[in-house]
Amino acid sequence: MKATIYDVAREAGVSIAAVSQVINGKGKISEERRNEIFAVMERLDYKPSVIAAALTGKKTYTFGLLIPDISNPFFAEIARAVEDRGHQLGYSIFICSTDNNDERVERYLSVLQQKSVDGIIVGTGMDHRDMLQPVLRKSMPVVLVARELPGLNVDTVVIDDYAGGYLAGGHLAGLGHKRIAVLAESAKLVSSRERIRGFREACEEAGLEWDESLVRTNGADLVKDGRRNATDWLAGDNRPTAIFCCNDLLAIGALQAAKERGLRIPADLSIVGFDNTILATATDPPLTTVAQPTGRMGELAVDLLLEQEGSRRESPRRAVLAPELVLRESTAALRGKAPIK
Amino acid sequence: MKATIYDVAREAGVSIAAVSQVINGKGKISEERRNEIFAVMERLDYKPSVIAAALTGKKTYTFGLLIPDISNPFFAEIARAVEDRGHQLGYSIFICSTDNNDERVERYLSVLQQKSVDGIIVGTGMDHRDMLQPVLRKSMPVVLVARELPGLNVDTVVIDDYAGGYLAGGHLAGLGHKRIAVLAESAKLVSSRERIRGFREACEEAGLEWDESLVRTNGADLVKDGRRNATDWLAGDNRPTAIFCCNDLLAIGALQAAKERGLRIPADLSIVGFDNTILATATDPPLTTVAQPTGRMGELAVDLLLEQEGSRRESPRRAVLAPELVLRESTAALRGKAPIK
DNA sequence: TTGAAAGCGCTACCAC
DNA sequence: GTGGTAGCGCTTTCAA
Repeated sequence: MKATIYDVAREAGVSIAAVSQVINGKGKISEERRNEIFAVMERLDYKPSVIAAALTGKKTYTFGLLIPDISNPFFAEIARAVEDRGHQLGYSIFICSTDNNDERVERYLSVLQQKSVDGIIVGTGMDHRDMLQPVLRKSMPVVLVARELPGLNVDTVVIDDYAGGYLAGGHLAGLGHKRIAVLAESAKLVSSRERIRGFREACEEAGLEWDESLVRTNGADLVKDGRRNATDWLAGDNRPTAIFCCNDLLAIGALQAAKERGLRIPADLSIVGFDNTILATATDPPLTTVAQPTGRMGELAVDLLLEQEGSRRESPRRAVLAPELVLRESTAALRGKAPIK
Repeated sequence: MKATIYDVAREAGVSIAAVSQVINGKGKISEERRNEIFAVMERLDYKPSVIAAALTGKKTYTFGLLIPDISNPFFAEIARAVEDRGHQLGYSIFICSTDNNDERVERYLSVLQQKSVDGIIVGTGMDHRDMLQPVLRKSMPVVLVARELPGLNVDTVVIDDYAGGYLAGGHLAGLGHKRIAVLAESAKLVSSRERIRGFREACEEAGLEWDESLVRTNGADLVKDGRRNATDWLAGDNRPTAIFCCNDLLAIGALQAAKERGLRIPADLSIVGFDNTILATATDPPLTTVAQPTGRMGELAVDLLLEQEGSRRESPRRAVLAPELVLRESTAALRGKAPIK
């Protein structure tokens, strides 16, 4: 069976207190005894129980990552970044895919508390404000990543979605496009709204007229919905010459719709995605897309979480990272016209 | 602060033993008292500590998932399946991306033991046999998923890789292809070897000659390596007319190489992938690929793990699932020739 | 039916 | 330097 601290103490002929001190590098133990104890630990393949340590007031070195779906490439990347930073610092991550389902969110939140995690990183967000409130009250560290929940007093790390949309809009308008459609996720997400707002701003600055009928939100199956909506647009006679998609999944849908209608990308239709997931490199042509710095986001989220330990922060911190336009091959100047500048 | 069982007992005017019984639905407590206690728990937002319970010999309801990389779509899907089945049964999952790096494997294995997980699902595999041995000896439940470690006495759930390769080979040969190249992962993986073996068998049965120079293994950056190797082949004068890729990432590389050379898919070159990840639907054309039933695999892995609890199994179980060829648009009959049958 | 009390493995404080 | 010991929150006999 598993060796305990008692086994080690007995084998080494010392008290468990001595062993504990050695484990934690505290107190004063003679070099000799210390080495002896280490040797015994090694021999018994002894691993100190984090469980037992946690019970005495220490941390569990564990936290939970609440996201919509780990099999969504964007969140998988966030997860990887969180995991890596956590691992560096000695923490383990519980993965919690919620499907944005209230019941699952509730259950996971409850489980994470029962398991005494040291904090929770939340990348899922719609109307979960109320569910988060109780855990916040227990002064459990929480940080939001890639999603915002306005009105909640929590540390947050996001990108500047407005700027991301603006980047996309500037790019497309700069290429001479006039009729540009927008495929967004749920309108409930502030990130979606911000991206559209930035996009619109850039278009209007370029003198384009804003056509609300060219903006559509999409449901659960992003690629399918995106495809359907794009098909609608492309079938009309005054079809858009470019589509801005608020994430890469939607862009894939748009790509499929275009191909189905025999439209060439980017000659006949330009498409811009968002997130720069691995999918953007798999499409043909490779997708021009707005990148989120997932690595940095995950890292920051962990760091902010850990900073909260002990001292509850007075006012929450908000880290806003810059998005970046990644030019690939799904966008081009409007046929015949040279791009501006 | 967090409420404990003592708080509940005090509030309800009973002993902690009574509260404990209510929590676990054991013992005999009068209906009345029970409801009263439930009410207090609710009011205090009390969550029983899994940590403390675990210390008294109960389980932690937690297990670890060791995979190469959670941001690899295939493993993200496995993870999702494992998570879902676990969640159903009340378990939480630690995600552990190892990058197939010995040091990381070692550390994660150690951490998982310190955190007293109830079991470990291993989807990472190369030469980790020796590292697994000690944890097996401590009678920690372990099951392998999607990877095999021959010689290890462990439950395993895999697909029939040989059959998967055979499926791909039969498909391509049936389409009339004669010169078919193979892009594989590391030759150390038995899954790679098996896929190739099955593929070869199918080709030979179709009367094709096997050309070892048309088989290449690839390193860490699968899409880049795949692209490079494919480029090599496609540049030659006796270029292959089809490529079988042992996973979708490699297929993307091949797709890129083909496009770079101006080859049309599938008219000039047929490509078959493996895994049927979301990537296969994002490519253009969509990728014909051999699907692994990730949902079922994850589920089975969890179930086998849980079956191991308590009674150590005499002889390990091996679940072999059937792969399935998913026909999409990246394959076609050799130019001019009608497909056989 | 209910409660008192003995641990589970470990930490931390206090004596020696 | 070193060891004894009181908990941490909970489960589980065993008596009452």
